[in-house]
Amino acid sequence: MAVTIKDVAKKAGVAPSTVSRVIADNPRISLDTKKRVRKAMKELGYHPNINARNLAVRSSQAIGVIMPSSADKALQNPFFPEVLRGIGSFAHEAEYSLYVSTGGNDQDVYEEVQRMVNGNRVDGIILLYSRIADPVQQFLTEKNFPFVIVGKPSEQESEITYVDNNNFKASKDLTNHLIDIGHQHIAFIGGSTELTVTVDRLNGYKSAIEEAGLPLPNEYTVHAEFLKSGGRDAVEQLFALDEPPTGLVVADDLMSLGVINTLEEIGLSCPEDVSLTSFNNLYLSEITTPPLTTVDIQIYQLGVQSARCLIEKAKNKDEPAKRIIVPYDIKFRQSTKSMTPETLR
Amino acid sequence: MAVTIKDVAKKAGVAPSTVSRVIADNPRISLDTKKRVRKAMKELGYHPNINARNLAVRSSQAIGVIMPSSADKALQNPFFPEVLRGIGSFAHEAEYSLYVSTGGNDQDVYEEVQRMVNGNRVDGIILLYSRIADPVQQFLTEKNFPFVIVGKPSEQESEITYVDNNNFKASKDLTNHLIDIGHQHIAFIGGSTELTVTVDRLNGYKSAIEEAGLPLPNEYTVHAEFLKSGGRDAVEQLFALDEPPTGLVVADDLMSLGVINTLEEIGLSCPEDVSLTSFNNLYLSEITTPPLTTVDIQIYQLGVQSARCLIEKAKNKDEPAKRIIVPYDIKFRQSTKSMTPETLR
DNA sequence: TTGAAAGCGCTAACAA
DNA sequence: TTGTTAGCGCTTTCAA
Repeated sequence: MAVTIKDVAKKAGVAPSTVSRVIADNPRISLDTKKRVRKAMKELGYHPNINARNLAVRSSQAIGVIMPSSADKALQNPFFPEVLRGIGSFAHEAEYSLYVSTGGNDQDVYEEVQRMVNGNRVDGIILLYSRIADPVQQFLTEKNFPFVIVGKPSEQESEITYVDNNNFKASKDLTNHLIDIGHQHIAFIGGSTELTVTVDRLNGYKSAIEEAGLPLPNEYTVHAEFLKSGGRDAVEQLFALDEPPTGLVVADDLMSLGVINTLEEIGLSCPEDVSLTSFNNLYLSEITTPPLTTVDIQIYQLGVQSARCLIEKAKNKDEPAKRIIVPYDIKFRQSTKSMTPETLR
Repeated sequence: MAVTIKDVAKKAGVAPSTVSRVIADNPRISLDTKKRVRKAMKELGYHPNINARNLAVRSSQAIGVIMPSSADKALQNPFFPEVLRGIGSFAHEAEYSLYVSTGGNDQDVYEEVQRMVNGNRVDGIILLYSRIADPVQQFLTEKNFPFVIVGKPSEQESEITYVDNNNFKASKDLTNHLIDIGHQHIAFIGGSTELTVTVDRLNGYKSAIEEAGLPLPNEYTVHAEFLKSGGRDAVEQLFALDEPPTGLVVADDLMSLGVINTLEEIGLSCPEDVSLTSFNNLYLSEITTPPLTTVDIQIYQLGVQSARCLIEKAKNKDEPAKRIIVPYDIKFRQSTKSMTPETLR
């Protein structure tokens, strides 16, 4: 059996409660006894039992992190380890631990959340995705359990704390950049329209196009779950149009990789034939050919901020709902190119 | 306060211990009472308090997963979410939860492990990396705490349970493939030599080269932490040699991406000028230009198996140390090309 | 400034 | 087959 608070108490010649107070660094314990107790702890190699502590204080000093169900192949996106790193960093500072759920399907995820919440395993939850009519979100709201979303909630926006970028504006900026450098035919390639992030980016794109009075045919909006066979077809169709785009706004760097590849296959090259702009500034966007012009959404910061908000909320249930918008920064690289006069139609 | 076992007991007209037994599905409780108790649980919305349970049984039904310190930029590698998915899948089946550590630096990681172990937060630990003289590994060994490594331990190989691929052989196969299709000058680009995985892959490469009696100058072995400025220089130097390689064995798909990019920059193309083989078969290796010939190491399976081993070990401390070798499978794609007669030097 | 004692919610002998 | 009871290790009133 491990060494307990009692053993320490005995060794230091005090009561268990005193030891407990020393652990909590209670100011009403004399420095003298504190020292004595700490010495005893050291000598015995004492470490508090978290479970006992949690039971007594009805909390767990742990936060749950929910990834999207891995039916979404999107899980292979380096976005996730990166937010996790941000979350972990802040959590570590605050001496919180991370509980992670990586459910196989939506049902698994839901069950995991239930286990976390009902079993008192965590003090709060961070959702790493946001989609419309999410049962998990509903459950958490009903239970009035502390949670924050990385992304934007699709409903009850003002009652839910969330950390997001201004995806609408970022997307608009990207599109305007393409317009500025002479592109008139710009298409959008995004992921599932169930995800609010896709919707925001799509709308930003549309807004810029409309304001510029450029064509916005339905065919210019493509939703490819994730690039591969399906996405490939979509891109091929896009460039088989009578008026194929010369500029592209793609919702994710990993997707962009697939798009560039598909372009090559059909004999088009980036940026010579088509300029591509993208999102996330994953590490890999610097090492692709060509390196991508992409929005740095500061994934790590998204993680840090969400952890901060959650912990605040977990410590104080009355903490009001907040919205944190992490600034973005467009990285201009070689996947975009001005339309030269002769290529202008 | 949440509803407890006592409330259920009262409602069902039984003793708390009976309720406890029903939860554990103890066979010596009559089906009748079981039904009654379960009904009461439903009606009251009862959920067991994990902390209380853990305290009583001195276990936690949770496993700790340790990522490398994120000083290693390698954390952005999709390898991690993917193993995590595998681990999570098995853990979920077995009703275990996942505790994840994503330390900022080595010290953080070490502290996290201590917290997990000493605080009884987890029943066992999975290390997602293996490097020489790792203090974490030492700590775990000394404590005789259940753990398994994804990768190969650098010492005490026979006393530690680990899940790995035959990286030596895979690397040898890759190299031999390049030799078979006519390459005579083959170089190796790998990550940190502190990592056992790098060492194995390097040795496999060397073995093939030596057996074939091909040149193996020191300059043909490059260790680039991760491709970027540093890695770029390394690659440039490699191809500035009097006898530059025409074949490449690269230790990771993400690195390969960087290598291909650097090649383009210096006016070489893959696979026309240099054939490239790689490791991991990340999703992205299918959507690069060109798609990569790479070893599918079955990341997901690595995760599943490690979780299985760990849980066995956690349940039974006397479980002997095991070694699980997950089979690999080389995916031949377009990054390799036979040397044509005229290019043969 | 410290100690005694009563829980936190659950499990597991031991009895019955 | 079920109930009684004593913990698991820690926190936290209430007293001193």
